[in-house]
Amino acid sequence: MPATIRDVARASGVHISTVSRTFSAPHLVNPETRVRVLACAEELGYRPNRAARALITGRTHNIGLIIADIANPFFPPLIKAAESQARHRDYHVFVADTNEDPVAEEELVHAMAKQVDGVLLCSPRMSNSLIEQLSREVPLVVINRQVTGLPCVMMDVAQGARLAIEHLLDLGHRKLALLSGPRGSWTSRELRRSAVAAARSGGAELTVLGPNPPTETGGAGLADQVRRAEVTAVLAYNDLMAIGLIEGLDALGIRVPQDVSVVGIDDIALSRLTRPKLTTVATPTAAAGRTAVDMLLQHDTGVRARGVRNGTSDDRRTTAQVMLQTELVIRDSTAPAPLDGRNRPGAACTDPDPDPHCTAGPGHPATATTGDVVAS
Amino acid sequence: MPATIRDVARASGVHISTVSRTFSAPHLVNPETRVRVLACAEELGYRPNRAARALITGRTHNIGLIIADIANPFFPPLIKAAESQARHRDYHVFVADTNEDPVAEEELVHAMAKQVDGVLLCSPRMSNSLIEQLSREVPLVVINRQVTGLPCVMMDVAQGARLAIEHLLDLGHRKLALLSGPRGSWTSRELRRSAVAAARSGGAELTVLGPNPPTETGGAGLADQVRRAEVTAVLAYNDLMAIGLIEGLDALGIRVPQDVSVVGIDDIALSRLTRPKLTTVATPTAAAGRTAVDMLLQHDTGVRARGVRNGTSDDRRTTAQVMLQTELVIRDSTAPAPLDGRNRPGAACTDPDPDPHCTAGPGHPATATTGDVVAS
DNA sequence: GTGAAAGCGCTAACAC
DNA sequence: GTGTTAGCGCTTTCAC
Repeated sequence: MPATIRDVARASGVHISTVSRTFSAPHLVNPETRVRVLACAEELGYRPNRAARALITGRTHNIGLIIADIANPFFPPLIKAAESQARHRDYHVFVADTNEDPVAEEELVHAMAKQVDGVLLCSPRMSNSLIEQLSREVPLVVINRQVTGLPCVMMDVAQGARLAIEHLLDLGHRKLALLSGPRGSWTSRELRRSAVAAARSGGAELTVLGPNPPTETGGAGLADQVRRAEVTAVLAYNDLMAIGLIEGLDALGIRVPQDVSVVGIDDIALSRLTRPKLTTVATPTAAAGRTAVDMLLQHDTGVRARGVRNGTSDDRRTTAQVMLQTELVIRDSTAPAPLDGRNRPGAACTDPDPDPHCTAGPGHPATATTGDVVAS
Repeated sequence: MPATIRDVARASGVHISTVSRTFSAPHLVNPETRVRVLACAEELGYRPNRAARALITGRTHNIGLIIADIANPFFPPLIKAAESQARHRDYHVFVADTNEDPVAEEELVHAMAKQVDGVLLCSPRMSNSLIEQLSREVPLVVINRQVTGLPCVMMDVAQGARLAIEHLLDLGHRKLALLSGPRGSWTSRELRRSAVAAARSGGAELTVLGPNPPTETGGAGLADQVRRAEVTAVLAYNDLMAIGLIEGLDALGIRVPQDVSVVGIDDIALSRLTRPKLTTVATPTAAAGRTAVDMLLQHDTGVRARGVRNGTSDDRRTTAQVMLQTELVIRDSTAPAPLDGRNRPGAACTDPDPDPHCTAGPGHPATATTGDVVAS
């Protein structure tokens, strides 16, 4: 029903290619014809079909952003930053939410593949090998995960976890718990690795509880386990779980921070609103969104049509991997360890579920840069 | 670089149309050839190009969802519900966030137009006439707004406001304030109209403060104005503003609900987490998301290609307008009016800014149904 | 059951 | 500066 380029051509008495030029290269067309064409287009309500255009040019000027859970307040700052950065470069961002479901994740990549020039995969739950496979279908930038051979933007949660644990050690805590995140989460794995190491080297005992859904409910449901573990301090996979845990503990009559200290991760806006205000590891989410867009668009010349098939195109995009720094924000949910019996460490660190299926190798890659620098 | 249908045809020794059928109408192709084709496709990593397919079929199997502010916790339940409903009908949802910016809103509709089969416009800030114009480019369902001639899903905030005001009147409040929402918001206008009427008919005085950004910061910034207005109760445009206001009042030493009662709108998850827990008008956001998807897909036969141009297609989609019910949830942020001087009503209702540019006419349309029924 | 041919709406050489 | 021509990757009549 909408008017096509042909309708406009007919109405303004020119060839369709002139109409095309009027929109995609106005300077190449006589000012007089241009105004006539524009007038007819306006009249007919004509709009270039971006999908058809993309079929030829190979550029949609859209970016896909796939998110594990749009309801998690961790993501909006990242989304907004990505949108704003994309907008500056004349791109639009389409967001999709997978509900933490790896299958939906894969489907969405396929659904988006040909409607966007690239996809930012944020906190993916699928396997590394699948990610690599999908990256052959559409350019991918991976956020919150390390996949060798692909551009990645990571936040240094390992460093954050170390800072958090050290903070707790400083406060005299010796029996700690870590609430781990979802299975398949690279972040959760990094976190666990680093927290275990930091606790061990500080001579503290650390119990890992999980995996868990990264939600408030997930945290609240762990209150009883935390009590039975007889720990005096807890590091949670994210702020949402930390806040849920505090609620849950409250319901059991356990006070934070007097009885138990709690540290979150992310520094979402909400963490400043709850009582007590949450001590947490701030992750640079906005910077991550911006950086990911930059990395995607960096080498995106988009020349896909025509002669390129013959192979002269330099496909060698430098796959940078960026590690963004985190920092500890101390607020009111942590306090000196109480002086009761709980605080004598017993057994060594307990880690029931090492979740090996999600990373490429131990530790950080040699290629990783530190800081939020990326060529733009 | 990715394999095309032609590559697969060549590899499997059949014509491209056979490959096409293998994917879009498998039953029409000989099982033996089918497996061969499928094998080659797998081998080459072939995936049908959905954009090219859509160019012919007229169906993308995608839905666009345009949201005023993805960081507002009001939206995620709506988004999730829409996604889940879409998924059941084999559709994907692409979300975009406009940052409350009408210009971005329009741009996004254009950007999405040909990549989706329809757009859900949620809480639009643009003008009615522009919405109507855009609806000629792509099928539109409008959420949280009434636009004559277009399918709309609305929440009965007018009723909610009345319930809220009556609740406050019952508690003895006679000097009230309304924190209005953003300019251009249909909801804000409905809210104001209804609140003013309810206050007047209850013999109370109501001061309208605004327009305001619908955020926590927006609410916090109004604390001083609220104090100077010497009111004993406040109805806020949404929960975020209500929570912000409570924070702001707290900073001024004004206690909620002892000194001032506060009512929000939306019943976001957060409203149960703050202290005091928020009294609020619950809006059926998930139902709205589901309903909007249903309405969009209802008549979506998607036949746009080929013969349809000759005009026999019955384009007469019944444009239902659905009004969903709201309800008052009483928690801890409202209490009986304090017995001090403030509570004697003085002047009549004050409404400094009637914001006329956003609605079609006064009151609810005759066509509006009540309840969440919509033919599916 | 499969191939041939036309064409969705548009852009990009290449002539003139 | 404008028209001609050839497709982008795919689906869909229509023959055979």
